Amino acid sequence: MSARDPHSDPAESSIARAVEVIGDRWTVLILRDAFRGVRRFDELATDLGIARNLLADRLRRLVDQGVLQKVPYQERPTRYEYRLTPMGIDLSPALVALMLWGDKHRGGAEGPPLSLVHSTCGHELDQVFLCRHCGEEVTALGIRGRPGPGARPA
Amino acid sequence: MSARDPHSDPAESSIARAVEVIGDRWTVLILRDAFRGVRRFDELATDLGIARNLLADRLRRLVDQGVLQKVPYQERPTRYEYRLTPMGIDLSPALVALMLWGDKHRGGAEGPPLSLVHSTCGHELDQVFLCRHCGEEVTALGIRGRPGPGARPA
DNA sequence: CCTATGAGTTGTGAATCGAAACCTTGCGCG
DNA sequence: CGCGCAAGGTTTCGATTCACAACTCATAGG
Repeated sequence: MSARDPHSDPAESSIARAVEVIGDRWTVLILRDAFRGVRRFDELATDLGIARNLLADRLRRLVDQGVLQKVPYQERPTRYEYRLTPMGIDLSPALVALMLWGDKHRGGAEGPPLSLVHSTCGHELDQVFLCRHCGEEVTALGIRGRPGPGARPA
Repeated sequence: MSARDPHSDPAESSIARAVEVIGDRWTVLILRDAFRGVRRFDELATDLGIARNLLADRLRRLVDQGVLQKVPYQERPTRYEYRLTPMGIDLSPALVALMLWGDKHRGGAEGPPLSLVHSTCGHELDQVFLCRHCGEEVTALGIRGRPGPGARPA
């Protein structure tokens, strides 16, 4: 189930490692719901329209991977809900990036269904790349990749 | 092939629409390679270790969806390579977010295999949320969602 | 002619998905 | 007690996809 891919030197790409976690249509949607506050099994099942066996499987994996955790929300009978761990919350930039891309390139004419605002002032937020050295924003074309400390031996 | 999901009101989520494009393990890796400059069929096939029929299928979809385009790189015989369209380039924040998450939560002790730098100054870049009104950076916990113009009728 | 290269297509068994039915624990109720 | 219900799964099984290998096609080079 693991160690399936001898190609595409995994050290070369943290994206490959991230994809092992969220490289699945349902997983992304489950996480989206987790951010929206949908956390219970049945809520997720009906909201997503996912088969229950798949939902169980995906939740199990996400818990195993440390992205979600089971938290009891009642006793007798004990029932759990699935909450994002800090590691899960760290996926928010990725989810947001997908949302913004969907807004821009797959959105209707009416505008985005959801907009992200600064909780303290209520104004809209942008997701940007920042060069702290220059103190400026950088667009996609101003980005360059360079080998980091954990780069390939090849 | 389309219109498969009556649940999870698609208007509620551009993430769902984005996932129809990139909600697949291979698709994400193909795009990563496209950003890295790997653009030819055989290069992709051997670099990723993907089955050739799947690669052909994924490339076809990405082209149909306008994320990649076929560009001839030689004649006689005419051969094409797959390049990112502007729409495809707009996926970079999502790919970067995944990479940074992978670096942080799935990385080895040696540090990230790839680091992103500002092409003009060579210093490292951060991906952040910015409130232009307050002029400050906002963390994940300072983000709130609110219904946008295209929100659900429910 | 023979071989090689690049870009796919085809065929086939194995793995995964999806829908629906079933199971379990523990109420609340008559 | 016996019944029905709710939440959270598990089981079953046919339909779909995946993965791997082999094959095709066009053209170039020796």
